[in-house]
Amino acid sequence: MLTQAFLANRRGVELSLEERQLLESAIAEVRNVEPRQTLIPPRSSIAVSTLLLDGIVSRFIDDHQGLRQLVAIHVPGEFVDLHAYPMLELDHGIATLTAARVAIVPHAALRRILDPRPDLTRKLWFSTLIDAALHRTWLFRVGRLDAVGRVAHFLCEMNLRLQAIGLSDGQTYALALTQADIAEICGLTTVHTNRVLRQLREAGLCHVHASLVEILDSPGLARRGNFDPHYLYLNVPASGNGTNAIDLA
Amino acid sequence: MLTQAFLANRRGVELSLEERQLLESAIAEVRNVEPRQTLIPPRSSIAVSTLLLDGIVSRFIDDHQGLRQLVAIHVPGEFVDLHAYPMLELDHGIATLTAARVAIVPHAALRRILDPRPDLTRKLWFSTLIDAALHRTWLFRVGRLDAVGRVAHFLCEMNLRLQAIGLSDGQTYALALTQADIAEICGLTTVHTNRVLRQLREAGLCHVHASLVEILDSPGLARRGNFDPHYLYLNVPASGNGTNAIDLA
DNA sequence: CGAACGTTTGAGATGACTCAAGCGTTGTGG
DNA sequence: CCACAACGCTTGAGTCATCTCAAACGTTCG
Repeated sequence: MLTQAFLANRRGVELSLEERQLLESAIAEVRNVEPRQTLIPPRSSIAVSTLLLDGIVSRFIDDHQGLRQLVAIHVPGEFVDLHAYPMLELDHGIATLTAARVAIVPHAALRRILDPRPDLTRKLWFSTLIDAALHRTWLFRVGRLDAVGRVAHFLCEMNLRLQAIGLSDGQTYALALTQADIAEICGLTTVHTNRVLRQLREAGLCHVHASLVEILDSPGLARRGNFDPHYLYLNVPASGNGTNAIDLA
Repeated sequence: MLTQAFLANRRGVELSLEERQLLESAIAEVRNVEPRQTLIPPRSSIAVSTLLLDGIVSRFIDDHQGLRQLVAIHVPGEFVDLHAYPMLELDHGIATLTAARVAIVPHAALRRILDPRPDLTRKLWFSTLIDAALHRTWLFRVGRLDAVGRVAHFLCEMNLRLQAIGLSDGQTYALALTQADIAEICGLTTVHTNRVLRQLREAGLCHVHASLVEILDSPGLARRGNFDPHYLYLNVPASGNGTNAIDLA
């Protein structure tokens, strides 16, 4: 089922089987995309949204010298640009980081299934607001944390997000990103990101090597990154492995 | 009319008179709030949302040492925490910066008027997504701009947002924020914010004194802050005064 | 084998921070 | 009406985190 991972494990919204089938009926096409492709250039108006089935996709804003800030990344099961449905036009660009598989959902079809269903509408609305919550936390991250904290925080976030869809066991996960990608996420330079990863390794907190992330000290990493999983709106947010580190402060 | 400024001048969404009346019918109460009050503490679940009628309100995330990052600020006419309607629970806190007047809208009433009206629902959805677009741009700001650029960018944003509701003439506006507030917005320290404001003054770009902002060189300020107003989704985004500075890069 | 790409390391520059003190304004109570 | 406390703004000196520029190294893939 293509929508299986959509809103999986999210607090307070449970999609019924019927709602999932309805959503799937709105899918016009499934498409494979190469890594490092721009799916939607900045400022474009589009009539479809894409549900990410596999791979990692980024949303970005470039400055006028081409320096890029990633403002979000998406993992499988997430609606990448559902924002465009009410907004008609996007203020940012969307690009694949890895190879990806996406389901195309035309807004007309979305409208057809959502108009008679306020409950389902509210659930999709909710899913776009999770993105907003992520934005806020990313803002906190780059605004208030130092370089080591930012990377630590990001690695904690990815661990939980991937765990929610079965792509992390809570300790180890494949993060198909380069150090340059992490730099664009955390508002750092590539060089400094490399040094930060070494510091995390030497501190015994985690080990990142060739896109494999191994978390050695989960509570320590969470503490270093000031990480509080509440904003992810996951069920059982800090599932037993001690990632709920904030409360001891 | 209490909802007069709501979604004023926003591209693509025009509220009909009837829709405004319907919205007003959902208002349970109008309340005055003192400056520097916490309206909603972080992580609380609430059953009402608040439409801001007057004043400035912030949304914030604190780290575990109490350092605060503002993740949004709201000007009159905006729905401060409509996010809580689909989300049930907020991941951040809300506090007044200035004295404020707010209209309280219970979620039950909102549900009653929105359920039969997919179009109006989509417009409110849109209004929460503007917040998300702001978040993204703030993320770009703190992630990719230097201190002077961040403050310049912020002052450009406030100029346009206040202009859209008639609180700026495009050159001069009252910004009832302290330098400490601006610091918490831009991810800087108070001391450095002070120095940055002096630099902007000495560069002849703008003059900030006792919460009065006077923009002396609008295109220059926009250029320095890498400011592109597209993300505000305003009609006539760069209204004739040369704020559309990005294209010359 | 060589090109392309990602990672690693070094040395030096600099932007922003910290700590500290002084100044100006406002509001309040003696 | 003055004195003083509270608050916000301003400035200085020294430190530190991160950036810039540069080069080398390892891997993958054609």
